[in-house]
Parts: sequence; structure tokens; C-alpha cells
Amino acid sequence: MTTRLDAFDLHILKIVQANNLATHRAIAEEVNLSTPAVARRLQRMRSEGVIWKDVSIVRPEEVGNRMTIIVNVAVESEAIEQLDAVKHRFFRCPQIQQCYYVTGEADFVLIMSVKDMTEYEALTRSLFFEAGNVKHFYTAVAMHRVKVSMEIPVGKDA
Amino acid sequence: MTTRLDAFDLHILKIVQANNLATHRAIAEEVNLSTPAVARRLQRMRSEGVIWKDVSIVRPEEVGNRMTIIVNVAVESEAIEQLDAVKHRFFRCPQIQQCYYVTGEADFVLIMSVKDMTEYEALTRSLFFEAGNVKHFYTAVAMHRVKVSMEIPVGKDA
DNA sequence: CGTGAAAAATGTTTCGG
DNA sequence: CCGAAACATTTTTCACG
Repeated sequence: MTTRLDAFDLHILKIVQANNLATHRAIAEEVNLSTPAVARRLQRMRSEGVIWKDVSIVRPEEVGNRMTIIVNVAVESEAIEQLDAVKHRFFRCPQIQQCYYVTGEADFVLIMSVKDMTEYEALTRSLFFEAGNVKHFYTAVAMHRVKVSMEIPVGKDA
Repeated sequence: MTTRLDAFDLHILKIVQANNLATHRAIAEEVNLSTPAVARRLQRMRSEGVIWKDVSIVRPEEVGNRMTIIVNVAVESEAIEQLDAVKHRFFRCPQIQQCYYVTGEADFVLIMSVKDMTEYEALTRSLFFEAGNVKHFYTAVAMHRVKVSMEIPVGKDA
């Protein structure tokens, strides 16, 4: 929060969070600004890290990665060293899309994208059993991805 | 999976999943193809829905001190009607970024982005208590977002 | 289907307010 | 810091292998 964002910035963010391929002209028209103004603001927000990434999102079904699995993991030791080791292991696994370190009964929540249960089972072995420091884990299979987004509410509903 | 994707397509997907602002020329160079070839493949994958969205991802910290909260929700009735009502309610809530309908003890897993605990508490009231059909819910606060991505493994690790 | 060179559109830079 | 016009890219189109 080192940066101050005005109403124009927030409006632009709202747009590019939904579609970052929108042309500067189209954005400029919607927010009532000139093309270079929009370009400057986008460039600033990208260099300052307000916008931290620009990505395409693909449908899992289309590339053969079919199942989404949500795993709650509890660790044995919460010593910093051990915890960092676990975090790194999770971070480096491509099938783990998201990993949150959380309060409460579980220590980690993982969101994974795997091809099938066979692949998942193999991963549980290498990630949870063999690697150590995992007390127990609870697996939930996603039957329906009701909503999948990275959008952050800005403006009126923020 | 109506479409067949060749090695070039997968390679391109890998790139744009990390950065969809990469120029066609840069992509072409990396995958050893001509610029228009890359353009055609991208256009095809977008029209066919393999690439289903192109978005900017913003840092939550930069748009107001935001917290990520993971909620497990169990419903009373799993009748289709009631379930759809709940899904729609969750889908329409801007603070709910992700919603999965899952097997197991909980019925839904929600990933929420809220400004503070006050906002979260207000949402729990309107989403869980007043709206009905929610048996119980379990709240976990994310202390650290270890990994946050929508990337799907393609190619060698898929 | 992929390639390479033209046209159209987009993004960027330079200025003066 | 914004906006208008010149400038440089990129994207697209098209004829051809």
C-alpha cells in the first residue's frame, strides 16, 4: 500500500482484471481519459507491482487435466525451518495451483489440478508421506467449480 | 477436450499462462514458429475456449489491506433447487473469488478476499445465517498466501 | 498448414499546456 | 499530470510454397 490509487486507477483495474487484452483506447473511452493517460497508469501500476501478473487462464478440461482437488494438510512441526521446507515443496509442485498457510485445525490448504486419481495418489506419496513432517491430510474432490477467479473487488463493493 | 492440441499449442499455452502480454514474435522465437502461426493458434485456442480468459492479477495488499479467508460450508438440503440457490448466491458475491462444490464433510469450499474481519462478519450474516440452508461453516484465515496461480501443468509434467 | 512481406491497428514517445 | 499529434511496434491480412 505504498501507492495511492485514485478512482481512475481503480476503474482501470476493474476492467483489466476482467480482460487485460482490452485496448488502451477502449479503456480510455470507458473511464473518460486519453489513451496515453491509460497507458501511463497501467505502466505505473505494473512497475509498482499493483498489477503483479498478466496471464491467460485455460480450461482444465481442454488440456486433459480434469480434476480439481482441495487438500487440508496438518504438519507435525511448526518450526520455521520445517515449515519453510514444506512451503517450498508445495510451491515447486506444478499440480499445486494454490497453497495457503492458515489458522485453525489444518495448517495448509492446497488447491490442486491433476489428470486423474492415479496422478493424485502418486503425488500424495511424494508430497505427504515420503517427504515427512505431515501429520495428516484430508482430501476433497471438487465436483463442480462454481466460481474460479482472481478478481479483487475494487471501487463501490470494495 | 473436443480439440486436439499439439506440442506447439501446449508450449504456447505454457508461455501465455505465465505472461499473456508476450509478443507473438517473442513466443514465435521460443517455440520455433513464425509470428502469424502463433497468432493463428492463439486465436483458435481463444475462440474454442481452450484459453477461456485473459486477465491482470492484482496484489490484494495494494488495493487496501485485504485478507484471504477460506471457508468450509455444509448445507442442510442437497436438493438441486436449494443447491443451485446457494451456488448462485456464492457466485454473485464479489468477495467470493472461488467456490468449489466438493465431496466429503463440507459441501462447499470458498476462497474469499475481504477488507477486514468486520466485512467478513457482515458477509457471514448475509451469506450463511440469513439466507438459510447452511448447516454450519468453518472459517480459516490465511496467514500466508504461499502460492497463488491458475496455471495448469502442460507438457512434460502434465 | 506454415511462411514471409505488405496494410491496418495498436502502443509509445514527444511535446505544449 | 493531462491530451494531441508524430512515431515506432505489433497484429493482421494475403498470396504463395
